[in-house]
Amino acid sequence: MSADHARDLVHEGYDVAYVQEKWLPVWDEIAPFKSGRPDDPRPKKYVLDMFPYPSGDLHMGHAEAYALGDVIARYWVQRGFNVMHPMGWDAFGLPAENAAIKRNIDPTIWTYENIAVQKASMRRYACSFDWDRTFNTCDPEFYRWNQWLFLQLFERGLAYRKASKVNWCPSCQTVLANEQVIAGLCERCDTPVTKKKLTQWYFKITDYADRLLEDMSQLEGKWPDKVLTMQRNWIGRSTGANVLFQIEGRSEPVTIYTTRPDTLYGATFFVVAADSDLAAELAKGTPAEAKFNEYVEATKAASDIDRMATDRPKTGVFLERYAINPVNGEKLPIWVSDYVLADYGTGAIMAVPAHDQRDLEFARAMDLPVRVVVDTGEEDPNITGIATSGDGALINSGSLNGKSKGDAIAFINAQLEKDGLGKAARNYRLRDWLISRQRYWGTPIPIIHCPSCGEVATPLEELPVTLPPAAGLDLKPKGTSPLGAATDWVNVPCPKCGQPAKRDTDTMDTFVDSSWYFLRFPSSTDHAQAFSREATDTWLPVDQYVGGVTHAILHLLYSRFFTKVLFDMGKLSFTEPFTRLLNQGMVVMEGSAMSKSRGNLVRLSDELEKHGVDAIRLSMVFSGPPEDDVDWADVSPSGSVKFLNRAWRLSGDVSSAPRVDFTKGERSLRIATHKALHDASFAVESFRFNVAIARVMELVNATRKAIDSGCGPADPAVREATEAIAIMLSLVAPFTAEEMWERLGHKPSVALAGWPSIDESLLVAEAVVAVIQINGKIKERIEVSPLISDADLEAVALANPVVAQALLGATVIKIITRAPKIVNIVINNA
RNA sequence: GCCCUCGUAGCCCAAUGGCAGAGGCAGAGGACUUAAAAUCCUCCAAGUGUGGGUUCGACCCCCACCGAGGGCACCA
Repeated sequence: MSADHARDLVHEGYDVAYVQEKWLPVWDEIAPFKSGRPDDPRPKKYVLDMFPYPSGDLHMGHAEAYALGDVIARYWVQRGFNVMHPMGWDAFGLPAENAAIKRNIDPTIWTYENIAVQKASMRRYACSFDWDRTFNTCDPEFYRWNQWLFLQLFERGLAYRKASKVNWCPSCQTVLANEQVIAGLCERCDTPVTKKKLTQWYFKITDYADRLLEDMSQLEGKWPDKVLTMQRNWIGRSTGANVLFQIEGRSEPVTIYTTRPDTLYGATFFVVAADSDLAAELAKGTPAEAKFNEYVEATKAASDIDRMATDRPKTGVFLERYAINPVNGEKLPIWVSDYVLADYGTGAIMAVPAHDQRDLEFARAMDLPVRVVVDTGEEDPNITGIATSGDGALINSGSLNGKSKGDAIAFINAQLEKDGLGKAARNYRLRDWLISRQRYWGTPIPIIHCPSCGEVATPLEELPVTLPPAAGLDLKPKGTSPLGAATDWVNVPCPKCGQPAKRDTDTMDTFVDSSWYFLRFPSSTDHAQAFSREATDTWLPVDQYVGGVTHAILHLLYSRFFTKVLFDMGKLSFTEPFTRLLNQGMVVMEGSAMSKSRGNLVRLSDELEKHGVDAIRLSMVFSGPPEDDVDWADVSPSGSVKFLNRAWRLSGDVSSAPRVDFTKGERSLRIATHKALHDASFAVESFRFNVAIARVMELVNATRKAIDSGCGPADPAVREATEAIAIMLSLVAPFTAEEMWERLGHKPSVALAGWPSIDESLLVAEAVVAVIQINGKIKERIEVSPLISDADLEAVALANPVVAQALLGATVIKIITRAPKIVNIVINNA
């Protein structure tokens, strides 16, 4: 470093690159964030960031998320907690596999290389992770327990195989999860997704629908409302009744589900989902069969995109058969249509066109009768074309006449149950979770298919069923799992009868991995079990979870489901895995997502190079509330650099010795320091990190002023303030804070300095300004003691000359006093 | 169409129902400097999307509307 350069640094601030390199090895040595010491007496806290896919180096989104999680973890360390803040990799899955195919290398090598890159970047980004607990979901040692879990569910009937229509991308030649279908298109190649009937593995999450819904009361106020609402929508519970309808010429009745059993007398026709088995059966042998087949073909050709158009005209075919309305014996014509879904309810409905908009549209298209049975006071749907759904007295409804909607539902449900014609029922939008994937890079499903024994669990002692080497397998998607070609791997004797059998060749959805990974961190070195009861009871549930809202439904719902299953198995003592949840926003550029095609991609490595780690972390955290998007066009990393230098310079100005008696310091700066500490603590605990930083900025300004034109650099209060600044800054700008701490004469690490205790007596000001209002308008400000009583404050206010003047000739109606802040005098001016 | 969240200086954002401004960005002026950069100081601006209501008092609570973002969407 030249002499000129060194002199410049004295003015400009510290050498960011040098300081970053200086502290990393020191921190490696001190390891301030280890949580595994058995004799650690500190109370425990589990702070968890959602783990990443290793699909490349870290990007701006990671930088934001991990900066936020770090503030929380580092804060609780400073507050004296034994914080476990672990990190690992969600390393299986399509992104990794596709990248590996594109580059023609083994996904194993590609994945572990990326993990190494990301891990090194996290270290340089000064993430406070406890690296002793790390693991990757593609480690056989991890997915072994994935397979164990699968078998636990299989034993309990919660994992099962069924044939069903699944999302299929004809271009990628693979099934897609629901979340990979965006507006009817494949998320990767934008090809319209079709349906294909395949036999696949499912987890029976629907068994837990009610508990997933009801246990949300534990999360109220601790998770974002938005996420809870989204989960409620997704589960989609509705209440109504199942009702049996006899079908002419069929011995068995058909069950329908309705949310409006009160409108049974208003049913004028019956509709069966076109793609259901029931429709095919009912159509068979009727004169309408040919037309029916034609219709089903046409429906199949229509893609999901067409189906999703809400204003699409209703279509259907009359089967020339009839259902019998159980309440009045009326013959209802049976139609098939694609507006009834085969996989919701029973795939068949009673149509009440007067009180259901979709039924009304169908009735009008097919010229079917409309009968009003609830007098809601609205106009006749026959005329308006708008179905009525409000409450009112029932009409045209036999014994229900005159009753309200609610009474009628209760009455008819009881009636149906008594007559064996139906009963109250619930339905859910939530479907069982399809976990099979016809891809290579995932956890092999530990089932062996035997011609005579059927589906046989792989014996536990044979786990893990490891993936066969990728070399020699064609990983390109072709509709069946690449594992099928690994003949040596596939062909095994049946564990039950010893006859030749075959392994299941599908792999599991990677959401299985992430549904319980948080249970593994406390037991990550335990090779005898997925997680130990002792470690889990010590650390879980997760006190604070941090991640993007993109996982609002799937990952979080699945994790809640697994937790409940494991609770039922007696493996866990809690039913909700994440006590508190913070959703961070995204990092965007000029209002829209950053993308290569738009050319507005901001590279994290460039930003770090330009401004340094601390300034980027600070910019992320200071930009606004954490759940808001960070618009990189709106933030000023160079402003952050300026502020950090400003704070750093204070540490060079302090001229008192370490461990000086702070109580002898200048009082007004001490008040500012303790108020900043108090306010920053409160702000951090309520996730208002931007506000916490604003408080630190204020304190930096106050300290600067004290040094330059106040008590001077030797006053103990200046040291107290600067040390408090270093400690508060350590949450977000660890390099700057450590450098300050050293210049203040302390040994590293500032991360373990401990949050200064707050002197409450300094938080109570000696005098405060009270406001005197007349009719809500401010008339005067007076200085009073913060301890003044209501009566005294009122007396002082009335004695004030300005106030007395204003009150001349007016009648005082009322005086509201809130000591020591405000007096409001309500007058009636003539 | 239904549900959720949000509208405060030019911009990002603060304000337990009690003085609308904490902090930052941008801008203006000044000090220092031969000059510039850096630094330090000072200043600037909105009456809270619109219209009602509750209240002694509303950015805050309630209703309606406008606008932005997000979620769900033929779920019987």
